[in-house]
Amino acid sequence: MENDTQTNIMDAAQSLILDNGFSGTTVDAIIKRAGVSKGAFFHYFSSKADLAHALVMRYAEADAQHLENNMEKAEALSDDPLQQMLIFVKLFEQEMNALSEPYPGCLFASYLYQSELFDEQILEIIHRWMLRWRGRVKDKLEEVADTYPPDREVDLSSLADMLLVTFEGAFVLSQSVEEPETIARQLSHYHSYLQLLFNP
Amino acid sequence: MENDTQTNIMDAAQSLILDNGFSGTTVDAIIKRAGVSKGAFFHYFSSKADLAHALVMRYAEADAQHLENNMEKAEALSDDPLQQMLIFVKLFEQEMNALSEPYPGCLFASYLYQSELFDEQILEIIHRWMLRWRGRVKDKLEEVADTYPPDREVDLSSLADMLLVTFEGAFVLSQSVEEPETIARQLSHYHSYLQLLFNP
DNA sequence: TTTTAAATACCAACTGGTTGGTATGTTAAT
DNA sequence: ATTAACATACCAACCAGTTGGTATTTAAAA
Repeated sequence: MENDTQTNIMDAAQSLILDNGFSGTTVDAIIKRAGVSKGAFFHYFSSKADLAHALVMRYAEADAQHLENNMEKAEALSDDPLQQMLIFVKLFEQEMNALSEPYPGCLFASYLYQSELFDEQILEIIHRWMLRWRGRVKDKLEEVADTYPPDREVDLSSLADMLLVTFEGAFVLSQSVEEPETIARQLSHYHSYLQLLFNP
Repeated sequence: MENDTQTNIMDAAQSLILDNGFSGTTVDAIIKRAGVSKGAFFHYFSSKADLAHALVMRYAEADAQHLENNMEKAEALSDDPLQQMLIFVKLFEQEMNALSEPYPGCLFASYLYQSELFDEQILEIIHRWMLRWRGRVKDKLEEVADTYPPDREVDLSSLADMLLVTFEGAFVLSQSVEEPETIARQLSHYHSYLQLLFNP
């Protein structure tokens, strides 16, 4: 165990922020959920904003890892770019299908809905995270388009964005419609769209 | 002018809430932006929560009207269900292309990112709003599927949801990527997907 | 190996500014 | 003269952050 208490505080804070937003989450609520004192909180974080910063860093790192893992998994399972891309999407689809209530949300989206409250540094991290997604997916889509030139013209940047859009939009929807398959079904439409675009 | 001050307060509150979230928006900030006194605020709204309720009602009503307008416009321009549906999407696409910074957001989404803070009544209104979208779009998609039976099996409920998902996801993305066409481009992909699904 | 000094990891009472909300007006129309 | 439409001064609860402490671990000196 490296630093149990700190991680404990961050976990408690993240789940509260996903439910109530950043400014809807008080430090008192965080320490209560984490079962630590106020002294402990301000021992590890110099301010509430500092916590926000630490959370965004951790989330970005974990997500980048996740993205890379799934891409490598997909590339190991096929040599064909289109198949790789389709498997890549299917992996997320399966993950989303596997999890149960409560439905997940995106920490970054919950930050962006309070964007005025955060400094440029945090917004910059979120921005780079988006560009990383777009870049990684777009690279793969370019391979696909080279191998299977589509009939109609396709803007690969926005097609890459569409995967993130699908996630974020489905997260919002799943907050209100109580159907566990919601997110996976939306990913499945993205999957179908890619097939229709690039298949003969 | 029916009730200038009240509308003024609601407009100020809505734009602040879209930027900072509900709990990130103080009553003092609202009355400052609206240029009214605290007495005026609590004359028209019994509490901050009451304001939230009024906002959600107004937003739901305006959006329902908007949805109906675009559907009727589309139905007036063609007799073919697929064309109607494609025009319907194109109308939103044009609207999104027409507007300039700052990019819009969805009041309901900003509420859902603070969902724990709101009572069941407000959440219920948001839920009904989603079901209305799904219902209205799904009805049209059923006409389309009857006229042009698709090759593959298509789940029309989630395909209807996909339009809302596209909006909500694109709103999130547009908060961080500074490209005005982002939202319209995503809608354009939905447009293409429908064409590919239902065209011979 | 024991003693000692210093840093770390907490705790819980407290503080001062902020917040949603109220009390007590004033003004103008009906 | 009553009511609607505000304005201003104020309050109590709440909030992020501070203070002054203690227990425990680490490190180095004796």
